[in-house]
Amino acid sequence: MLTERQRMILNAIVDDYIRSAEPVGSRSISKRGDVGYSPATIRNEMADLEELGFLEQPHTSAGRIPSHKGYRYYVDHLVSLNSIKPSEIQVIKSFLTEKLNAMEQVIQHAGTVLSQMTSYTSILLGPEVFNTSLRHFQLLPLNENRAVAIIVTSTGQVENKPVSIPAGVSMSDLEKVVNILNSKLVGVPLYKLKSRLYSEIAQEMQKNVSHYEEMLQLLDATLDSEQRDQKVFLSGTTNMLTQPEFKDIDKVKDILDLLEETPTLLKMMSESSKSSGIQVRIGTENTHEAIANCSLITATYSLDGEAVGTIGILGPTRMEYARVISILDIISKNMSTILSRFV
Amino acid sequence: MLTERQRMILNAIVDDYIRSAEPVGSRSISKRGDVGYSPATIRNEMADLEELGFLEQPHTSAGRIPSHKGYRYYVDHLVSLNSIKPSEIQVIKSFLTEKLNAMEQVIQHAGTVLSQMTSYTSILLGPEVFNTSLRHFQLLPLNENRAVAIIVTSTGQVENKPVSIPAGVSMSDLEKVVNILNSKLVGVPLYKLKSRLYSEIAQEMQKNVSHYEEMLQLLDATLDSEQRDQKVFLSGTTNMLTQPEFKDIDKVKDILDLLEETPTLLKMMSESSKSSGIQVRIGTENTHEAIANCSLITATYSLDGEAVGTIGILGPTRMEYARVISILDIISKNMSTILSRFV
DNA sequence: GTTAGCACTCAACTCATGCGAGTGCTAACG
DNA sequence: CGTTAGCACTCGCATGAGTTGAGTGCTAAC
Repeated sequence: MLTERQRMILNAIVDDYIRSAEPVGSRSISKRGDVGYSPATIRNEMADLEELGFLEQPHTSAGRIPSHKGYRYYVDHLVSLNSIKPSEIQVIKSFLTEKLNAMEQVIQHAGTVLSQMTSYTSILLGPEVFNTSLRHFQLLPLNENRAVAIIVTSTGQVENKPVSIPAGVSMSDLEKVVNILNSKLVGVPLYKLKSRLYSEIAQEMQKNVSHYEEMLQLLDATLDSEQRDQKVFLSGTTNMLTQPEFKDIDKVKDILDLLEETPTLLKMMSESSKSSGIQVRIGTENTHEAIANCSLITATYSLDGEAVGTIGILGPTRMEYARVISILDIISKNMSTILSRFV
Repeated sequence: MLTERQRMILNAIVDDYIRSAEPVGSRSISKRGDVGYSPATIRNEMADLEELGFLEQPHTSAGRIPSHKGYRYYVDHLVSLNSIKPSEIQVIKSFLTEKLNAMEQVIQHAGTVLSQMTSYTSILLGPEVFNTSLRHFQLLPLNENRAVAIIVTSTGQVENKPVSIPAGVSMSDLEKVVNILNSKLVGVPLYKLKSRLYSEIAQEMQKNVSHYEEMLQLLDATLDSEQRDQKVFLSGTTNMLTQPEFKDIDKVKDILDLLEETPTLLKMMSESSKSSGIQVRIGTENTHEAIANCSLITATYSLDGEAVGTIGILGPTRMEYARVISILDIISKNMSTILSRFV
């Protein structure tokens, strides 16, 4: 519904504002080579664009800045993604191809690369449990009352959880249980563990193990995949402090506080992970007030062709969308490739 | 070397400044009940204290603020530690007595309590390896090339490390090695593992295991206690942003950047862990420039009577020393008590 | 030794002023 | 009719002068 000229001008304004963080005036647009009109003409168009809701004016006699709607249009229709140099792609690849031999290492490393290349904050979610299965289970007694339950997944992740041993349970009971679980549950996807516990293991345990009830309860708690915490990796949080729009310490504090709340982050990130591909949530499209002036761009990485984790970049709404989207795309694809080695 | 009256006045100034963060004038000191002198007298003493280096003046016609030397004297001679209410002690105890069944949980929890009660940033170091011994060792192959090495310590900590399996090594080789290690090394302190590997295990392996050389190399890397990273737990980093002296975003960025550098933190914290008891490092006594306006107060917690870890509070030099020292003392002692359950 | 009094200092606040970047509108131009 | 030059107008911001007030240092008196 915008004319070609309006699109050109909107594009120029967004580009300029992303670079300078200052309201953009008609003169400076006119002086750019790519729009061959006088300031007056551009002023007319800018007035129209403001009326349509794509631009805002901080005050009369200041230039225009893009509104959220303006950014949205820019991202959806105008942004050109070829802005990233081949040499930079090479850098990313070389950083991620380094020999990294655990999933967590890969993810953490990807986060560092992301935040360093963009100068924004990166938020990465570890892989979800859907595609990983049990590789090994172990219950190691530490003393009479306490033990560590260890779960090793097919991707080489090790999770451990301290548990209390119910009174009266003997070492040999524990051993029996561990053997039963390993013989029956290895190879089972993690999220199915708990239901299998009841459908297959319970009977067997009832036959062979004393204190059946208590042990079952213990295992139930141990295998609970809800509690199995999806890890959140942050990198470059202090980059927020360098953005001119966050020179106000109170705003930045709200953002940093939000970043420390793992559950909130998890929710925020997984909201956007449902549909695949790259997602851009601009300003108030994010539900949290603290980041009303931020944009969150997310992508997913996959394992075996299925999206299992989310990586994202948080920055000001005035964000280098083209660059960030490109980098996010490259990194997510590279991660998928590298992680496939671990299956 | 200070007269009693000078000490009184210095004490009053430091107390006032800690509360208000504003330079303290002679009049306000005089009006406090505890110093029965007129502003003029106090001004004279203040001039002397400044000459002696205990006070500073931001500019003529402003009040005085304590110098680093002034804080130092305050901490060493003046601070009264009974400032903490019994009810608060009860709060701490109840928070730390909650059933926590892993060392890491205890430490993390203690950090949260510390930062919340003080409104500063807490930095806690996990226990050093000296006092913990091997509980169990395991090598779990994931596929032909890769495996996870799992080390469980006597305190219930689980560490894991991905390793590559040398070409040609068979599953049964791995099993043999694991058995040898478990039979010979369980109960050995972690820091001795590596030397024992060569003194006791090497021979045995040479007899029974093929690909002896490669396996030894693999184990050497796995058991390396240097690489075993001592974990750093941070809590309340954003509390820094609420301090009026750090309203300047650049200063605070340097501090937050420092807090993200785990190795630097480790070094910083362990410097002070050598001598036991509570240590206060004021301003430039800290070697890092970023925290030249901060004070770091540290204490150690112990296991079996021996200091194994450090807990600390980082805040502005204008810190509530009395309160922080008291709280740190209580929490470190409580941690020692609780952690003793895990040995 | 202590204190009242007073002149002095200096950051911080307020207010008027001018500047300049930028706009909106109108009229003229091709 | 779309485009543009010209001009009056707006308003944030920087500058500088004037004022205030908290606080000092010094001197002289108690």
